[in-house]
Amino acid sequence: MPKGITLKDVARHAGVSFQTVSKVLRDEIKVSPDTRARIEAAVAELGYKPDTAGRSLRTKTNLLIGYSWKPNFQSKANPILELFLRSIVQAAEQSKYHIMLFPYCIQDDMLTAYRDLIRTNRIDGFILSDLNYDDPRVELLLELDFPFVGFGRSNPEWEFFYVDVDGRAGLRMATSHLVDQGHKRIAALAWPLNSSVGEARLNGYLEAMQKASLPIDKDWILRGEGAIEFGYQATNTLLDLPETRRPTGIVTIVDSFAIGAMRAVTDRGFIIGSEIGITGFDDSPFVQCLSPGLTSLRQPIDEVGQITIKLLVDILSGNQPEERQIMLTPELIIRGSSLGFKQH
Amino acid sequence: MPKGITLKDVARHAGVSFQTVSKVLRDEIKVSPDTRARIEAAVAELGYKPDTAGRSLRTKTNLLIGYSWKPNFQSKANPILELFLRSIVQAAEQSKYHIMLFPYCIQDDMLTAYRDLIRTNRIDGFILSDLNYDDPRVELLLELDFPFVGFGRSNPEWEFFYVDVDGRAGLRMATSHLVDQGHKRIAALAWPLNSSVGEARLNGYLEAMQKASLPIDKDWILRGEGAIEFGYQATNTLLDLPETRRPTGIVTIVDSFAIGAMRAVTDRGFIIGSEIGITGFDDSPFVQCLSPGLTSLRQPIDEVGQITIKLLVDILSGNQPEERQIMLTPELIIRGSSLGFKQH
DNA sequence: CACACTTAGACGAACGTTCGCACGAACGTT
DNA sequence: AACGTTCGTGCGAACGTTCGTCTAAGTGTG
Repeated sequence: MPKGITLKDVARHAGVSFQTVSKVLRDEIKVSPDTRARIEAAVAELGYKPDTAGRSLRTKTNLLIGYSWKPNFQSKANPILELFLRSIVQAAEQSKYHIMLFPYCIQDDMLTAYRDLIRTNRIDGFILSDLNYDDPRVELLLELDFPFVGFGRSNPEWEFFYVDVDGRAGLRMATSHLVDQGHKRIAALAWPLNSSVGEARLNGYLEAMQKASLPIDKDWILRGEGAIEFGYQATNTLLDLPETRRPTGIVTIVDSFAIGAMRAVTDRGFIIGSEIGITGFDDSPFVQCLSPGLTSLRQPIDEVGQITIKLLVDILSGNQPEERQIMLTPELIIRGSSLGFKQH
Repeated sequence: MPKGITLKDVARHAGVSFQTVSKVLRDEIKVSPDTRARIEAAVAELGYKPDTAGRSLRTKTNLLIGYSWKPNFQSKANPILELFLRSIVQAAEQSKYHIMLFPYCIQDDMLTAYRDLIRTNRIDGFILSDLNYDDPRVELLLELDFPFVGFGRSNPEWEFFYVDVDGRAGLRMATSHLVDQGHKRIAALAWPLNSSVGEARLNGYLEAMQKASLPIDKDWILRGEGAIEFGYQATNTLLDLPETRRPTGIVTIVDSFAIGAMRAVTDRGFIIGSEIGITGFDDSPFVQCLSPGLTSLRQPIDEVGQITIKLLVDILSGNQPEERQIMLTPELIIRGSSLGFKQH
């Protein structure tokens, strides 16, 4: 109940020096069973908890991990942020760490903010989301030799720890699934070229098409930013193709594109599923409520979070993990949007 | 570039004692223009930033704010979490504060976790989301006299600082809007009784009905937890009512209920808008992509975040703000789901 | 020119912890 | 019985900051 119980209070209670208490609590020295018992009793009775600032001052660590992510605008909310946050917070807690938020906006002085954070010993390590090619954060942290783990990949030549979901395998699964349903002409809605995540996913589509020996029309691969609107417009473009070249299946690298696609398909009088098959990516919380439900790839977010934290905590405690890159596989959740195809 | 620039380094550079540097930087004492200039030059040249731990050890404050929210499951993701997080992080940054995440799960030992956080001087204040009646967090923080600001309300007899969006006014607006469209029989999908947020919103519905002199059938008010499924089932229950008692309008206190409702309406062969009008709450990022788009109430989240932080920072710096409770009004975004009603 | 009075800045101490070394007692070994 | 070796603790110092007191000049007054 009383605030500010320190090592000295515990020590007085247990009849030893406060330094001894400190060492016993951290298992740094062996003491007689008797004194250990006395110390533990005193700790329990007084409810002692070590003060963060004092510890931090000596050890330069403060059990705080920064989480850097790129906040999105209203229209393209991150469907997995909440899940990921919960996952890393819980995992961190088990190792006595906490998570500090640190959004990444594109500003000139953003990197100095990161520098300051590191220099003032505020945090012990970083977790970075939404990585891109030539990501300045990665560059900076590598240069400063500051511990961090990425969720996602950046430049292949940069050596750093990351966990990623195999989007390539994911789109292979989605594409093959459409192939299995009987689709021959399959289009893909992708991100611009500078997105490493997007390129990996698109490659999965290419591989699956090749494996099925299906030709790919150049006009079937459309790239865009934004969200639903792009999916809508791009799909209209696809449906404008002459019937012999018009795709019957559309894989997308993000759910919002798929939602736009579904809407365009419906607006043009086609029937989702039986005439045009569609798949998404992320299995956003709301895609199961579309009708028909959207077939989508669910990322094992909880697992990603746990592994990310485990990697970082291992690094921080000095045990360099062996695996620097960990790849997890998404799960294809099949719903109506890709089922019931009837060939003509 | 070199790590660990301390006050002493700056002092040596400027030819004064390090304590003087500290005081000058904090404007605690007046010094000659010359020494001040020398100090500032040294700070700039060396790139000095005060160490958090050292400061924290003395002052017991560490410019860290805990954010406590209730993480949801996959199916009922919080549509405004990302917006709110971005808002509070940015606002906090301007006052040199950072945000630490602290999820609130219902566990026995949860409160001791909060206690420990406070006792070890980890954070200076709390921001609490997802408040309920008899919220144990509020009770604890009031008892410990620890600074916090709530986003939302709890028991009226508890005196504490909070910012809230006037859900009552919101549902008044939504209900009146349906009345304006010509609806006479309007139902409401609400949360269980223990939700203070939910009750406030429901009261807005009741008030608007009363103001329009419309009777309320007991069977029109349905309460449930969960998300889309409840909206779906509840709406089916409503549509099962005999035609003379069957509602033509449905207001809901959260978008996910509305989505379930839209689906049920469609499945039962009714037409959304012209036969059954529906409104949601939150204006979740995806509701504009439903067809028809869902009329919904948008909360001024960014403003909420800024005000919340401002309140807390003011409290922490010793200036008790005058207004303890601040209420903001949501905005009704009208889309197809509530338009085009044709009376019989 | 002696006096109090302001001013600029120095200085020791403290916050709560961890680290490294010292030291006495008990122990086993020759 | 004399001698290293462990074992169980104590103790001074340090981390970087802020706080309160103190001093040595400079400033005005009679």
